[in-house]
Amino acid sequence: MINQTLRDMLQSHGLKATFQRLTILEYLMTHETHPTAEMIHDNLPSISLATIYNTLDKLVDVGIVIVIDTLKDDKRHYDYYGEPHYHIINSNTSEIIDADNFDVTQLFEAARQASGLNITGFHIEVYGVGPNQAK
Amino acid sequence: MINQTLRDMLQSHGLKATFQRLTILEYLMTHETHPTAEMIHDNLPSISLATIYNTLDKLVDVGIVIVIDTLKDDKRHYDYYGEPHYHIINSNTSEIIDADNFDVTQLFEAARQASGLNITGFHIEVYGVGPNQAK
DNA sequence: CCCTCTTTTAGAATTATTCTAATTTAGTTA
DNA sequence: TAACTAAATTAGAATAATTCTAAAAGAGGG
Ligand SMILES: [Mn+2]
Ligand SMILES: [Mn+2]
Ligand SMILES: [Zn+2]
Ligand SMILES: [Zn+2]
Repeated sequence: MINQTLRDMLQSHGLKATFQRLTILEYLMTHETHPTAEMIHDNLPSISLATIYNTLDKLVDVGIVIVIDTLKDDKRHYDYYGEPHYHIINSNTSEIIDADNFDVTQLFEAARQASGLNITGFHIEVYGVGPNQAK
Repeated sequence: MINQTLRDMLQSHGLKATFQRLTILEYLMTHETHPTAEMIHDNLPSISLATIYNTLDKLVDVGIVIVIDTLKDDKRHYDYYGEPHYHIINSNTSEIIDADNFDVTQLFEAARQASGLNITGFHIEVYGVGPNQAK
């Protein structure tokens, strides 16, 4: 049994705790990178690429994982979403940096006021360049 | 001459003021929708799809236009970026709502502190659902 | 241990986007 | 205005990320 906590995490969202899901989720939780489906598949070659995509879709649906569209390539990057955080993308290197030093409370309240919707989530990507580097 | 202001806007960013660029830019400025390349092409059929893509890429490069990845479809949506603003996406309808009632100053400062980078831009997408509607 | 619904899978299909290479054009210069 | 040239446009082909299909396997409940 890979990990009872992961098993519970999946089942509490109504997902069966398959070997593939446990493996992919553990991979995302233990790696600082923000891999694409293909990168995950390269590291977990025994799991079919179709299952990598299916699993990521499910994990995103229930909110355990988020998608990052960097605009730096045309691939989706995935990220275990333990605690709310946002992403800073280095336009020179395409590196994706995690950051959590920003309170989204005001943003949620502003969005609720502007739209009248019940806010369920957010994506923030901030782009930057290294000192003395062109955009 | 379509509009001298648009012409200046392009030339000030080092872009030649072609008929196609002026037309596409005007289209984005005068439509509240957040169209895909294909939607723009449907409305401006005399401009080739390749040029639509090329032009949007250039306009995004210089910051006049931004890309919105809604996660609701697998197409990029484009938006004239006159004033800084963010997007609220209705998960039920996939509608994209413009909002500017949020000051990004603190976000920029937080991102600078977290990364050491010079911040050049940002994307914020907030997701929400209508009252009494499931996610 | 069954049963049933869900999940996995290989491979094919789709399609948004990119590429190519030939033609046209914007903006500059004389 | 005419000539020049680097940049832009274009049709169509190519690419490749993602989705689909339908058959086999597995998870979890009873
Ligand atoms: Mn985004
Ligand atoms: Mn694609
Ligand atoms: Zn992250
Ligand atoms: Zn907008």
